[in-house]
Amino acid sequence: MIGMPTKSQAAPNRKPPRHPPQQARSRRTREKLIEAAVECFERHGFDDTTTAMIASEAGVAVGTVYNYFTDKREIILELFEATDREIADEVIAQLDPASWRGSIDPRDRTRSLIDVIFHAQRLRPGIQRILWAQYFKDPEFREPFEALRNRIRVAIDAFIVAVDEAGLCRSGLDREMASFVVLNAVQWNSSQAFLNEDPAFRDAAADETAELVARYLFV
Amino acid sequence: MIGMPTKSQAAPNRKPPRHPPQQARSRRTREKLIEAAVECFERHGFDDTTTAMIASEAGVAVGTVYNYFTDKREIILELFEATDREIADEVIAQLDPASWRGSIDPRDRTRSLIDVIFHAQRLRPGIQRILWAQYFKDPEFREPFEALRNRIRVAIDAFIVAVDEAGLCRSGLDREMASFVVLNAVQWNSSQAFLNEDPAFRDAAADETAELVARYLFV
Amino acid sequence: MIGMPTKSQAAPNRKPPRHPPQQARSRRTREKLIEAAVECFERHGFDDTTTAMIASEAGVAVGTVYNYFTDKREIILELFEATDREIADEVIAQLDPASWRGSIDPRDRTRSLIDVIFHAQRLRPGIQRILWAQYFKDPEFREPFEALRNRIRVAIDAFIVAVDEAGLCRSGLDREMASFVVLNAVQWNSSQAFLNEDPAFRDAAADETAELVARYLFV
Amino acid sequence: MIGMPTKSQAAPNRKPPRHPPQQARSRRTREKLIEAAVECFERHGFDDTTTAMIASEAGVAVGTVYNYFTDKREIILELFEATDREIADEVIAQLDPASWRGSIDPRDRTRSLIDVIFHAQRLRPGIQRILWAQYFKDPEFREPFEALRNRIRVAIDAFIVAVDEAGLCRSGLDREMASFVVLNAVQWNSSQAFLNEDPAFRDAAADETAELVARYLFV
DNA sequence: TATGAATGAGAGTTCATTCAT
DNA sequence: GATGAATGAACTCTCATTCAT
Repeated sequence: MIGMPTKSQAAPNRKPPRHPPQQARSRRTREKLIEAAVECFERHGFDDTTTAMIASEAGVAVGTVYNYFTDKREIILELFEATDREIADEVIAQLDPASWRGSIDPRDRTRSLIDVIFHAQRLRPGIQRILWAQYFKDPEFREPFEALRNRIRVAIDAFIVAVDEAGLCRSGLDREMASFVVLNAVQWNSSQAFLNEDPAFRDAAADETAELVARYLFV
Repeated sequence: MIGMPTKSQAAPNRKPPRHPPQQARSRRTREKLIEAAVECFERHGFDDTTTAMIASEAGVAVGTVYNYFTDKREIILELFEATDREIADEVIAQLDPASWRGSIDPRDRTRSLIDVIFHAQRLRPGIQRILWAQYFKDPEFREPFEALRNRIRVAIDAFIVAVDEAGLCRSGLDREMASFVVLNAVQWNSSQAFLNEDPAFRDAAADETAELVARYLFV
Repeated sequence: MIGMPTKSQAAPNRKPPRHPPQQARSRRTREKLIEAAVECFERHGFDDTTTAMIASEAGVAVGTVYNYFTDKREIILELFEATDREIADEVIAQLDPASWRGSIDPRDRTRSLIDVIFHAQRLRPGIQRILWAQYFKDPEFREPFEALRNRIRVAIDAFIVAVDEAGLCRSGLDREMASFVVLNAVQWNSSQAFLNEDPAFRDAAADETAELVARYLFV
Repeated sequence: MIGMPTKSQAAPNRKPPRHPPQQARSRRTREKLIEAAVECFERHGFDDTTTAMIASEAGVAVGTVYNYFTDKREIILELFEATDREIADEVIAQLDPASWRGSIDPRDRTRSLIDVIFHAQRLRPGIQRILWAQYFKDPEFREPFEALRNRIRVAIDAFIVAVDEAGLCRSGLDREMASFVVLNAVQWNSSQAFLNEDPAFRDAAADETAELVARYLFV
């Protein structure tokens, strides 16, 4: 049994388990295809990327693409899900009160939240643009996008509740809307900040966004 | 400016405005085409709208579309310019300190700003989506878009300067970033609020956004 | 008004009047396409004829094919309808008792029936094979085929009734089934006879088929 | 024929029947594949059945299909041969004068002929259609098909000869064409009768077809 | 100017077949 | 023998754009 340590942790079981990746080669090809797709999308955008490009970039035949994905759109959906599950997990972990050791200063936590959301943008910035374009264009894309937003919003809400219970919220805060407003402010500031290449600008934007949120939430 | 007779002779191919009624019909056709395009874009999105659809919706032949626009993209560019000039003018007018009569209370002004940006969303919400999608997708589209954003940002900045000079800003405000952060917060909150059909929700979102901005800017 | 004699007899008005053939060029192109399709189908069969082949044979671009037909199948359907309306009209005219002048000898009439059905096969024999193949393969094709068969069957039935009323039928004839049985015997004998290239064979087959039917129907 | 020991050494690559059980499994797989193919062809037709479907229906991998058949067409050829050998054997056995015991009444024999051909239709009616379609479409398919038809025709001819020698044929019968005409009449009447689900209709059609043939052949 | 038939490059997608394991 | 991932030629169909009328 020595040498099969990864096996038991496998089986993530995506919706239709299209390919129970029995074979290592298969798994490898799928990864190559995703990587190739990312590369192509970043270079040409979604619409101007052809399946032939992706195949050639991955070093396989066109038909192979269709052994792994039903169509081009499924690739970008998968890409979105992979990218954003990662983001959401990180964000939500940061916001979880259970994870707060030592420092309970909500300003620190807020700063962490902003950092983690801003930080998430740094992953494949080219892809973020593609994903936003798709969000605005493709109604079917909107749904998983909103689902992600909602997960984050709920986490923000829980965070605010925790802060409030610690008596640190300003009085008169409309908790119902607060998470909505904060989420939007952070989401769009981070997106726009990362359309600017300058790291200093990005940092300054993160600082100010933190300030914006903190002044809104706390005493 | 009096009498420019030679000019029209110098450019012989420049439609001599011989028949104003024809010009009027021409303008009318152009408008019909734009309206038809809006209709189609809202229904099917930009990419899935064919020039044939637009022509048919406008009640003209395909060829006619190309008598008025060099290509499909020009239509949406024109659309963007029309839509957003409208928005920008309104927003900027509201923010101009010169327009403030009586009430100089910056909280009122902030609320006006938020209102006017939220209000802009109600214009052809389907088209806003299309424009955003185009913004993220088409590099050539980015430029005029950024230009617009920048006009608004500059106006916000001027507004903050005016407020600051009146001694009403909180100390330590990074004026450089403030307009960026505020613009983003307001822009995205209004966009997202208008994906919700409920007017009460939209109002509440506007209120909270105003609160967010006011707490950030003022003492 | 001189020189437009055909116009008033036009407008056959097919189901969706896809192309009210306003322009002569348009009508001409459509004809070219049909002819080209026949040519290609005869040479390569239906499935192995590509739309590109048809276009090239017709001397037009691929896209043009799709200006006139929604897809390849519509071409063969149209072809079937054109071919077989022609056949049916001829057959039914022959069988109509109202058309009998002078000779009322049912044997002559039967012979006419067989002749006209056999004769119909001589139109584009290559196409007949294609149509039969399609009949067996494509359920949607079966329907118009059966409709044609039924028109002929009804005509045969009327013919038998007329013969019967003239007291020329043999006694004990099951008129219910007779038209079915006769139709099948004639249809398949003519089809199979025309898979043989030899005209003499075809004639002999026609003779014997007439004999078969006459002995079955008459005293 | 005694002792051919060297032969098996001479053809070393010819699977030495070492393991009868494996051969049995092999035969079983082949049968599974044929059955699966029949199933698929009936459901989707020949062209729309993919080798992948057949493999999956048979519960084997695609590659396995190619271990048993050189290509897709070979499957249907084999199917044709199996189906129609069955039919032909039955038909020909019935028509063989040597099999006539007792009753030599040709009307009974005719009825047997019709019955046996009609009866053959009940075998996999879906497949019959597929085979006919292939017959009209694929020239290579035509040959074995014609061969079968010819075997039956020859048998019918022999039957007529026997009847004639017994002095029971009507005078003036063109024996050359008679078998052709009778074969077609029976073949197509049975095919069409079986497109109707009603057993009573089928029986009536068989009766009338028998009448048709009997009146044609006999005094 | 308006028309709408014609264009044709090029996209997405399929699937019979191969072959390394 | 069995497997199933990989192949890639080939097909259908689309649609922005042109241009003769």
